[in-house]
Amino acid sequence: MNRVGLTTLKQIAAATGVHTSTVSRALDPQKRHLVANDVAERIAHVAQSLGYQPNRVATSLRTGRSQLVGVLLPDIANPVFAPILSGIAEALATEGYSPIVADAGNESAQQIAFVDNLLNQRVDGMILATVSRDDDVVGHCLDRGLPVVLVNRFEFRDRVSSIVSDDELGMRLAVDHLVSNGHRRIGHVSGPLDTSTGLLRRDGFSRAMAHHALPAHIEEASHFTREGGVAPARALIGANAALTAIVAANDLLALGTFDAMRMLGLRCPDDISVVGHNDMPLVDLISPPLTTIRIGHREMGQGAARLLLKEIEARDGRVQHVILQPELIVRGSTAPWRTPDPP
Amino acid sequence: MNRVGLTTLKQIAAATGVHTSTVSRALDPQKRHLVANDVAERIAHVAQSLGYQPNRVATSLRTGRSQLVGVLLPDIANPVFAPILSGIAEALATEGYSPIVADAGNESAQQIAFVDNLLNQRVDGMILATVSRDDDVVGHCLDRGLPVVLVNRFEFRDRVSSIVSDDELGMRLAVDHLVSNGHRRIGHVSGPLDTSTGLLRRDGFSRAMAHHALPAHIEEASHFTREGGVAPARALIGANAALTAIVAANDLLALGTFDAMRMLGLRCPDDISVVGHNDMPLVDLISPPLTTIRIGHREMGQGAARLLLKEIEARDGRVQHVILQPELIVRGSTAPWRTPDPP
DNA sequence: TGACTTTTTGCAATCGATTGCAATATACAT
DNA sequence: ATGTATATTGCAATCGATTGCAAAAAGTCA
Repeated sequence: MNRVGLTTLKQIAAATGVHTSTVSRALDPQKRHLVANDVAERIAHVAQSLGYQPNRVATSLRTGRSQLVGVLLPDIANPVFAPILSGIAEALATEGYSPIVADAGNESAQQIAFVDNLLNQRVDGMILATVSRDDDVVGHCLDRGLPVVLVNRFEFRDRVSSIVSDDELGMRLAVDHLVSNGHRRIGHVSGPLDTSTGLLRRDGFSRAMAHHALPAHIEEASHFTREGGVAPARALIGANAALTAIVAANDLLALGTFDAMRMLGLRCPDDISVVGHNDMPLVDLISPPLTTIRIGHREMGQGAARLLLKEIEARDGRVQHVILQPELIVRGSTAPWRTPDPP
Repeated sequence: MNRVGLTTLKQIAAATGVHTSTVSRALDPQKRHLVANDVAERIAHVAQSLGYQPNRVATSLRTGRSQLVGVLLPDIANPVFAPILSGIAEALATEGYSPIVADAGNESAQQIAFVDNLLNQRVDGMILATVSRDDDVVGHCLDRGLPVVLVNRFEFRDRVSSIVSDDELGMRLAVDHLVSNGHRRIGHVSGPLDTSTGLLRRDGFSRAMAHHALPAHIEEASHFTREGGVAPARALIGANAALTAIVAANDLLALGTFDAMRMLGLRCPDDISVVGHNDMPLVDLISPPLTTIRIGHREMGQGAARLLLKEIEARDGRVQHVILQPELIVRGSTAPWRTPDPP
């Protein structure tokens, strides 16, 4: 049953007295020149007045292109994904594509189930924000000839394009900021090390500390969540290294660090300075306002969509890694370190 | 060109020596009984081993059902939509449906363009989080026979089902909380009055104040954003009504109210108590932690998806309005009102 | 064995748009 | 007028799954 009032090629053909193939050609800018000018104009006019819009499903079946892109997120509720998704949706829309969003969690098996589902919808490509290192989801897509782009995280193999923030630079900015404010004993609450962000930020932290010839104290969180940050932060603080600052691998972990400090009766930044990562919404409003590393998430989403569209068009499997420059945002959670015993 | 390795009915038919129609029936639980048992089993086995998954595009073209649902959001970046979208995606996934998300903004013309696009994708239904009062988007969908459900906001006509929070109750909770803490001079930063949330919350505020025989001071914000809250908050404070508390129509407006107070050198809750609405993520961490009205956004999204799926199945146009109970969350932005001159 | 059910299977059309190929029409040259 | 090139148009197959109808096969009963 045809949906109410939706015009088909056949109707236009009937109304103009030509064959559907002629109508199809007349309405396709690429093929319009194959049709006599007056006829094409007549067809365009009728199509216009009937409000004709091509049925994408039929087009998709015939051509194999659906104008749909799958977007796999590990957790929609995580505030960093909203601007990424927004950027993706925007960039896709300008090229006539639409995103199908899947909140696929962190388990590989479930992610693959979602990919298969999207594959059945015949999406033209996939944007993954989910990958952990050496993920099998990427291979799964690639095996099936599906273009893939990674966003926010990337894998340590050169199979597909990606767009991420310069995590190493971000950590250097954070550490340099603290060091230039007199901090020397600095700890790091790292993210899960099976994600590129977790690993690269940890490495970036270590290298930045080494550069200043300082020892790196590190504890790993199991998840990028506020709750996940509490235990490692407590561990760092309790390790009697007398830390004066903590760099967290993302803002949520920084919030968990605040929680841990509160439990231990420590104050920020008076006792310990804290730096986050991401500059997600509202962290400027919490108390104290969070010093953090700003990442252009929206631009990241746009870039991911553009990379994917390019690959969909060209299908040359050309791998490209875009790295965005992060920016240090200084707020109230960091303060200069006063010498232990003021005069 | 067929995507690498994707099995079709025809291949299974060839492999089992039967006609595609038989394969189709054997794999459809509804029709399996029309096929001899042994044959059906053989087919199922082959289908399994070839990893057959029906091409949704073909099914969609033939049956007119795409298993896709359009979701129209006014602003993905707004934190309240993340949990709503998450709930929608989850509830849809359990029934084999997927959401196509459109960040459609607030302009009716653009929203309609997105609807048309989704219509071309032959979505089975639409979830709108965008409606303003007496919106033409709803009519546009209805005219085309597309099932629609409204989420978070609703329209003042009884055309389609909706799921919203009890805005009036929410405001009553807020006002009662303030009054029971000794506040008498209470203002309201309302949302745009062309949205149901804006209007209903304003009315709820007025009624709750009237119930206590108190005068209602109200200023309207042009948008539900932090920036949009500043001007009306300043206006309220400047109106020399000596307000002791402000109820904002949502959390972002409450944050704008904080901004305005900061500009004016006022402190919260010492000088003025503030109540928000939504309990979006992180408002428990800002300074002072925001007293607000919690809404089950995730449940709201799930409910919307379920309402829509029901309508898609039944197509009886039965209109249903679900109203969720909000909850008062008391935090640090509200405090008892001390008499102006303490002893 | 023949008549009649019931079960199982295949045929072919269909959804709507696209496209290679062939057919017709028109223009141009000789 | 004839031939050749070019511009238009139509035909029919195709993408993959579904489904009404008819044909074939199997089962039942007298």
